[in-house]
Amino acid sequence: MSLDDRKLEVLRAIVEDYVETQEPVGSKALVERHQLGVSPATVRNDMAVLEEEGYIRQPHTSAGRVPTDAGYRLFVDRLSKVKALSPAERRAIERFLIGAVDLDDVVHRTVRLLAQLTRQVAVVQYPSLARSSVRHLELVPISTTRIMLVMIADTGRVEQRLVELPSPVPADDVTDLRRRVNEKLAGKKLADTPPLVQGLVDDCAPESRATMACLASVLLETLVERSEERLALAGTANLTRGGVLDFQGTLRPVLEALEEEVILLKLIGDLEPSTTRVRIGDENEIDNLRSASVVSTGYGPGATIVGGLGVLGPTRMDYPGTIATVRAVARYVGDLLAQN
Amino acid sequence: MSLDDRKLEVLRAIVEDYVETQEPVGSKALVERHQLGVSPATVRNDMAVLEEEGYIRQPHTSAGRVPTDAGYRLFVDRLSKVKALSPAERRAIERFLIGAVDLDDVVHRTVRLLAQLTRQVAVVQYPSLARSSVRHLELVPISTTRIMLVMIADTGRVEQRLVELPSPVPADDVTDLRRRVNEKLAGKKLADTPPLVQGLVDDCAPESRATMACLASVLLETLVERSEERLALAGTANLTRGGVLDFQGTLRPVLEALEEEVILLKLIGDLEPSTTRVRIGDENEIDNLRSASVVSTGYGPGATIVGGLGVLGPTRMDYPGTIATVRAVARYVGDLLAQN
DNA sequence: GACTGGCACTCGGTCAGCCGGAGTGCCAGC
DNA sequence: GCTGGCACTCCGGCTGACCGAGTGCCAGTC
Repeated sequence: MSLDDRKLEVLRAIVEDYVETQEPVGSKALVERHQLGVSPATVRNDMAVLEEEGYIRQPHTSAGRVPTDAGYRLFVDRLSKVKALSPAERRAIERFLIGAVDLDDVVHRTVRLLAQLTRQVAVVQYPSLARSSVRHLELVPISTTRIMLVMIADTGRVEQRLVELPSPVPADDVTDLRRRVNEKLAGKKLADTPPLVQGLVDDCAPESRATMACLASVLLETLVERSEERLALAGTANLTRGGVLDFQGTLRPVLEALEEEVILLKLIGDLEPSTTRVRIGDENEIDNLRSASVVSTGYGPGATIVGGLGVLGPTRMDYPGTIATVRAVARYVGDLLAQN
Repeated sequence: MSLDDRKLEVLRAIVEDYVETQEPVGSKALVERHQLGVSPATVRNDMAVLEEEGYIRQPHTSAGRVPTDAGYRLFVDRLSKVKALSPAERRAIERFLIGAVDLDDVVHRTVRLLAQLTRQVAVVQYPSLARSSVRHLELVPISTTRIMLVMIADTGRVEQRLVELPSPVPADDVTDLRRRVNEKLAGKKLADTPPLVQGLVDDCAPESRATMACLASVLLETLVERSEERLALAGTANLTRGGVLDFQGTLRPVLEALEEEVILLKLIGDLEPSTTRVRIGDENEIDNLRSASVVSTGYGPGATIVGGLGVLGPTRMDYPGTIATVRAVARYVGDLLAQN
C-alpha cells in the first residue's frame, strides 16, 4: 500500500497550493498548475488513496482536498528540500543584528527580525543561565544590611538580586566576600556551582558565616535552581493574517498560550539535538496550540547551545521557508554571541 | 438646549446597559430595566435629543441606540461615581503583590494582576530612569579593556552597559574610578548628572582622562539621554472577549500598536497631573487605537511619580470599575516601592 | 407645556427555496 | 494503468417573505 512517486508528488502539490491559496485544492486545478502529466481523473484516484492513508481530507463532500497534520508531517520529512535564503534576506539579517549593543538589544532585535522575516509569531529565549558560566560576581553594598548581588554570565546575561543580611557588614568584609566568591566561582558553569557554594560557606570564618550563608542561599535558590528563563516575543499581530480562518475561528487559546512563559519555554526549549524541530498541529502537547505549528531550534556560540528560538504559526505555513529562516537567524545570533 | 437631569439619567442607563449587554438598547427595554418613571415614548424623545447632541447614535434606522465616544466621555466626567473595590479585590491585590522579590518581579506581577482584575490588556512601565536617582555605580572589569558599568537606581532599576576602553586599565585604577564616580553622582537625580559627569572628566588626571571620557559618554548617551524606558504587557488574550465585535472587526491594528513600545509609552506616559487619565476612542492620537479606550495613571512612592501604568480595552468598557482598579493597583505599587 | 398611547413605517436577521459551479466517485473503454 | 464521460453531492450565493424590535410622529390628556 506504499505511496508511489506520483502520489507523493500529488501530496506535495496539494500542500504547496493550499499553503499559498488557503483554499481546498481540487484535481483539475492541480493538473493545471503543476505539470503532472496525467489527467484529473488519475489524480483523483491518487487523492482517494492519500485520503485513505490519512494524509489529506475533504472539508466536505465535493470540495477539494486539504492536507492533514500527517500530510504536512510527510511533506516536511520527505518532500521538501530546505529553501535557500534570498540574498535580500541574508542582508536583512545582517543589517538587523549588526548594531546591537547589549544582550537585551540582541534578543529584541532577533525576535523582531524573526517575526518580520517569517511573518509569524517569533519567540526568542535569553541565553539560559543553566548553560552559562559565571564571569564575575559583584557585591554592591546598598545599606549596611543589604547587598545587591550582581552576576555577570559569559553569555552576556546579567542578573541582580537583593540580599538582606542578618546583621550589618562593614565594607571591608564585603570586599573580602567578593574576592572569595569570585575566586571560587568565576569561570565555572552555573550548574556546577552548588557544591562550590557549599564549600564557600563551610570554609568561612564563623563570624562571617551567617552572611555568606545568606548570600549562598540567594545565589543557589534564585540563580541556580529556580533560575528564571527569560523570553522575548514579537509578531503577535501576524496571527491575524489569513483572517480568523487559521486557528479554527478564534485566536483566544493561542493568545492565552503565548502569555504563559512556561508554555513558550516548553515550545522552544528541549534543544538537545541542535537540529531544527518542527511540531505540527496535534503534535504539540499544549492543547491550546493544537491548531498551530512550531518551528524551533537552538542557538549559541559555535557548537554549544545556550538558548532556543522559534516561530509559531498556522499549520498551513510555508515550512521550507520558515525552517530556512529560523536556522539562518539562529546561526547569525550564535555568531554574534561568539564575538563576545 | 442643555440636557436636563432625566436626559442624563437616560444616557447613563444607555451606557450601563450597552456596556453590559453589548447590544444597542431600545426605549422599551430601558424603562423596563431602570425605574425611570416615564413611558418609552418619552424616553424616545429624550433619545432623539441625545442623538442630536451627538452623545448616542443608531447603528441603523430602527435599531436601539449606542453611546458615541462623546457619550462615554460625558458619562465618565459627570455621570459615574468611582466604584469602590470589593474586599475580595483588595485582598487579591495584596496577595498578588506581597511576595515580589525584585523590581522585575514587582512589575510582572503588577501587570498580570491588572490584566486579570480589569479583564483587559494591561501595561506597566518600569520606573523611569529619568525620574530616578543614582544609588550606586559599579564598575566591573571584564577584561583589561572592557568594563561592565552597572547602575543601581533608587527605584530598584538596575542597568548595565558594556564599555570598551581605548587602552588597558589596571584594576587599581578601576577602583579609583569607581570611587570618584560614586562620590560625585551617588544620590543625584539622573537628570541632573550631565554637568557633574562633565566635571568628572574635566577634573581627571590626563592619563586617565580618556578612560573616564569613555565611561562618561556611555553613561550620558545610553542612560541619561537615550535612556530606554521598559515596559511589561499582559492580557492580550482579553482582546478576544466579546468576539471580534469590539475593535470594528479586526484585532490587527490593536495588536500592531501593542507591539510598539513607543506607542505604549505614549499611552501610559505623560503622567504629570498624577490623576487618572481616560482616553476614549477617537481621543487617542494613535490611529490604530481609535476604537479603543485607555485608562492610565502614574505610580510611585509617596507623592512622587516614577512611572505609568494602565489598561486598554474596547470603548465599551466598565469605566468606573476600571478606573477604580487602576488607581488602587497604582497606589499599592507605590506603597511597595516606598518600602525600599 | 410636558407626557403618553397609538399607529404606521423602517429595516435587520432569519429561514426556506432555488440555482450554479466545483469537485467527486465510478465505470466503461482504450 | 490511465482516461473521458457522466451522474451525483453539496457549498455558497441569491432571492423573497416574514417577523420583531425599534423608531418618529401625532393627537389627546393632565
